[in-house]
Amino acid sequence: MEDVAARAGVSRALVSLVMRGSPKVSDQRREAVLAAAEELGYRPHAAARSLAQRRSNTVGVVVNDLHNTFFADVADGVHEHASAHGFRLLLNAVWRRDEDEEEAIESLLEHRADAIVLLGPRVDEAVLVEAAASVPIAVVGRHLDLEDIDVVINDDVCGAELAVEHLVGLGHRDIVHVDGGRGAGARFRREGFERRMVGHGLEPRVLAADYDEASGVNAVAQLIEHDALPTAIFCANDLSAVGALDRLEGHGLTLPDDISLVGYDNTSIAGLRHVSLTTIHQPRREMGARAMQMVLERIQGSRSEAARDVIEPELIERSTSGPVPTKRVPS
Amino acid sequence: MEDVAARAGVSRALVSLVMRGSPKVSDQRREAVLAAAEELGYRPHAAARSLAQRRSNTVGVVVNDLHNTFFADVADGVHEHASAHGFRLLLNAVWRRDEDEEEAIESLLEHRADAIVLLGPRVDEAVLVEAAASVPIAVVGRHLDLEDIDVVINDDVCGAELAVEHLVGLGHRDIVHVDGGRGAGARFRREGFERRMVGHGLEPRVLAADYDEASGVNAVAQLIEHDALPTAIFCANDLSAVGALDRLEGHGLTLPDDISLVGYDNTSIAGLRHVSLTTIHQPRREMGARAMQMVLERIQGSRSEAARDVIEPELIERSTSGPVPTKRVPS
DNA sequence: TCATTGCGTTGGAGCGCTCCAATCACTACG
DNA sequence: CGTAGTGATTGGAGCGCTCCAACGCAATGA
Repeated sequence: MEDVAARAGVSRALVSLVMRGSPKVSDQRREAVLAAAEELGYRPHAAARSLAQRRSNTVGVVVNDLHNTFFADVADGVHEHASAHGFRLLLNAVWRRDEDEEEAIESLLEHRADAIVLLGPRVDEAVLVEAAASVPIAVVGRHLDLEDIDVVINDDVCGAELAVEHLVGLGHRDIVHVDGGRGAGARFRREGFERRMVGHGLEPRVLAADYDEASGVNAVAQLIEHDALPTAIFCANDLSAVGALDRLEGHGLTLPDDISLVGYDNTSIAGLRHVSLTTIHQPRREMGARAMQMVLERIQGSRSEAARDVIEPELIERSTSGPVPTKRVPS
Repeated sequence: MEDVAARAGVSRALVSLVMRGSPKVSDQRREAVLAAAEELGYRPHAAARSLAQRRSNTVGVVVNDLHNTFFADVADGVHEHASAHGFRLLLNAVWRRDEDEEEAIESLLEHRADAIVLLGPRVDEAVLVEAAASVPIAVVGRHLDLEDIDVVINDDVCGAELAVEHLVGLGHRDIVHVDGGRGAGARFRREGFERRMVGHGLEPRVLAADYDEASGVNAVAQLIEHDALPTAIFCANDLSAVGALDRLEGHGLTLPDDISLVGYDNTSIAGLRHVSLTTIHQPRREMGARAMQMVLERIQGSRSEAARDVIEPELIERSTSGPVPTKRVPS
């Protein structure tokens, strides 16, 4: 910087102003500085800048599972909104262990990120609360009710209700829910399912399972074994729905003629023609953008109470759901 | 830091040593410092550290497409190897435009990343060369031959040959390759296909396509239309294979009885039971780890010539490939 | 006894930048 | 003509840390 200043015949402070694009620099000097910087291959030093500026213009993002395209999409939204406001992202992907997540948060704090956005964190609430003491924090995809922590969630209850409504509208009355165990939001999806079924005077059958493919396979296998196949199945997520789909077809059933199937999340898999799963969509990018917006407000100090954004999901009708069969295929 | 030093009754320099885990500190002092730090909630300032230290202990990673689980896996490998060696990752996901990629690289340079690993970059070679002048650079998944740039690639030619060998071994002689257009490595996959087919004295039929689902659908549709279905299809990637699969089944064919299908990449989709695609696997995590290892060697100065690592792919046999049908189903 | 070694410790300079108050050049006004 | 006002420019302090040369102190050997 010193060199650039010398070469351009100005002071270091002026170079600093130019590099930050300040308006109060004469065009003449600005050009001289830019030219000198170019010739010398000068590149501002981000660490020095954030040290002097006492802010990093950086938002930390902790992604619980990079392989989950759901979070990749959300991260996408965060990124977009962040860069639109001049913030850079410090992405911290994490796998497996909770302690990795704690470590990731700690590291972001050491980097003095101006805010932290967590996608589907599993870490202990206490850790979040402690971190929130020193920096604005927003969480996506985990139902949390903590002071000082902003939250963006999907209305899982509503999503499940949409699924039930859709199926009931098609004439189904015997519907089984393959639940998501301890998975994020699974509890609420089950709740929504049960509530809506009862609301229609129907019996809510629920099968314990998990958020993976094998769960779907097992659940259906179990139904077949007990000769208890319903006319429609609502799986807690797309992955288990794909498992269910496989097992159903393996049993010789055709969808949606013999049985209907609805998933949750609208992952890219659901959209494959070969799968073409009716499912519940969450506006992922938008959720990311909202989370970013929340911490932005905190950074700018325009809000100090915790915010909680509940996003409305949407049903995407594809080809695994249809009218209830008039004559049941023997199972 | 000042405060911690005062509270522990030592100098700032000593606190610095403790925070960096230096061995040359008496246990007594160390404990006093750690206690003081704990009580005061002291957290070292990463930016200040890297400024003073003149190295960031950070490796920048530019992921071309976060949604591509392929790269997510590679990033995983990079991460693992990096943290095993005390490096942190600065992940920079990029979407769509080339200029985003340039910007990401520039930003990493400003952050003085100690090295940069690029996953499937599309950016102009000149940009890479220029960046390589100031920091070690490794590239994964792009066939590049530049001085000062390390490269990890999958042996696409070999992968394609594996596919051909597999199919020929099953008795197939009429095989069509649905190619990957301008996609990464597609040229080599086609090359491997052609070479091996010719080697077996067979005619290599190739259909121009791309790395997406629609391409696979279209390619097969075209074959059906011209009544030119082969006994086996080798798609340039899994996504187009899934498209092909859909269209084939839509045409009433059963796999692998009527026709065989092989993909490339072994993405998670290929592993779904409902898909169960025979495909070519690349050791993604390992590729990431290797790339990290390469820049590590550069950082440590133990190597100065460009390295080029060609990884051997592997065939994963699932249920879309089988013996050539004895009697062809009318198409 | 004194020089020697070596470990643990310390003060101070400096990393590259931004911020602030002060200064400067210049115009506008009474 | 002096003075206030305006906008561009500058020097210097300081951000929080690490590095280095130097120091204190006990143990060692002559």
